[in-house]
Amino acid sequence: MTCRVSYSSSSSDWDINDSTIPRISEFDQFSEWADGHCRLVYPQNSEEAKRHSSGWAMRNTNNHNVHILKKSCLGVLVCSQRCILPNGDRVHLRPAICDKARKKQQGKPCPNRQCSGRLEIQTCRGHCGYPVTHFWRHTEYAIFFQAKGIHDHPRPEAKSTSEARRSLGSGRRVRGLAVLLAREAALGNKLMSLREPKRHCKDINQVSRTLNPPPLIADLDKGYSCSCPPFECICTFQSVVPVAHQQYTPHSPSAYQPMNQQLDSYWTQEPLQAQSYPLDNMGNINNQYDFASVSGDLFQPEEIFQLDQPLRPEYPQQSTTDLSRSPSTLLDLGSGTIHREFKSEDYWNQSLCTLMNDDSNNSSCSRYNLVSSPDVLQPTIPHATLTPQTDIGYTQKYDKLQLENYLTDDYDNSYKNQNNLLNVISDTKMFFDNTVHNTYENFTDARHMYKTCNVDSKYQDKCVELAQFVDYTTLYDNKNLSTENVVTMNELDFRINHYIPTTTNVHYNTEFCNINTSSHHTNN
DNA sequence: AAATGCGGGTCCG
DNA sequence: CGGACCCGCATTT
Repeated sequence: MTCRVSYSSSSSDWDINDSTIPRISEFDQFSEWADGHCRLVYPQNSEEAKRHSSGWAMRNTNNHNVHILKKSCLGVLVCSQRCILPNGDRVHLRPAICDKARKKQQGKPCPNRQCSGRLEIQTCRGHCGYPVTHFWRHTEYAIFFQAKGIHDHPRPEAKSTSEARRSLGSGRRVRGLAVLLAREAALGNKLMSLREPKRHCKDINQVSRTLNPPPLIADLDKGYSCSCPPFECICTFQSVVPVAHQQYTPHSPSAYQPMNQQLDSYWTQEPLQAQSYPLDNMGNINNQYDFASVSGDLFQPEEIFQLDQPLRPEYPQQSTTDLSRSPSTLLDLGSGTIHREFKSEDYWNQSLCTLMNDDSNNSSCSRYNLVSSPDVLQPTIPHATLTPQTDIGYTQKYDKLQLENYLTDDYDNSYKNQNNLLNVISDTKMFFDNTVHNTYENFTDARHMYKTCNVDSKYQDKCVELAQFVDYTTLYDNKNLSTENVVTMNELDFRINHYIPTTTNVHYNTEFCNINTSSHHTNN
């Protein structure tokens, strides 16, 4: 089986393996978390591009082509018990690139000091069951980047953080680093790590975004046979998994943002109660508090608490490391509370206002309650009404007509715009995720959604596509659920679809797994 | 010590 | 043959 990439873009069409690549003078902004099948063009003086850096843990892969640097994703380091940090977050540390160092990481005790789990690698299988790959190619005029696959795992901690942790090994005990470590201790996500048997893929002619768990063909001890990532394949087993027992992993690239901050404890000043909270057999989270530990050979969880002073929130506070792209968390050693830094607040005010106001609508940030504290912003899926169902779940009610109206919009445009907005959406999600402590697995099930809505099967892809929006539903806090704060997804989606990024060199493509197709790209 | 890049080599489909 | 991956080596951080 070979995964084939078919490019949908017509302008500036190029492939990293082309013998000649067009000269492109319009450059993209560096994308630290490039995800999905995309191509980017960076200027030659881009330091990050020159370093071939990425937020993902990418290791060099020999493709026997000196002209193209290939890297493959190492996944993320998670707790073997998938223990749950305070608000449903999970451990997701950065795997070392160095094989030796990575081996040392594995098997280490979970940074959750109350968890008996061990750190293990959750491998990336986002490209037809294989790790997502990045390609870098330098030309006379630019640096070309191409990614293949969609990460099926949460983001690892920021590179800067793991570097900071490493530097602790030198014996330094720097408060700023402790802050970083505390922050990383809070990292995690709520996504299920699903292990489903492989099935073969069906050829499809357009993108199919499913919410089914990615097949794991790399499991050596399991006879998996299918590796269709959500964007690329439709696997036959989709229909045989009882909905009630499915634990969907959101496969929208936007669905794997770090849900890693512990805002609640800060904003509510709830005390921490260290504990380990594995999932129950329904995938629900026994959500309690704990976070105050980190991993690493050189810095044991207990050491955090040996610092002489509690770390109080000081806004804004910035460590010596670049945290601008990732929200930071401060650990108050006195109360055991995680405090979130809001360095990106200005960005949020700006970008969200831009997003929401980009059309002629009279919407404003205020309608989203986008003020100086992050306890706001509650968009919903199309005309969906959310009602608290359990402590961690909601029922969903949809207006079928409205939903189908949405779904009958032009597919291509919808998809294109959706991809163009991935960063915006994901950032938005990140923001939202900081405000709640509910799990959201139940809300990423687009298939369940369209089944619930009894939507025609021809709209299923689009329904699934909506998963990224459904994710927002989890951003509701039971306590804060109130209709006056609800912004319908129609509004948000309208704005999304009218938001045209200024950088246009991003080319997302459809991809599908192809049985009996041998259309290898050559690297030479 | 780890990250990074290179390249020889093997395995598999 | 292409892709994934292992390994050792050299250099850089």
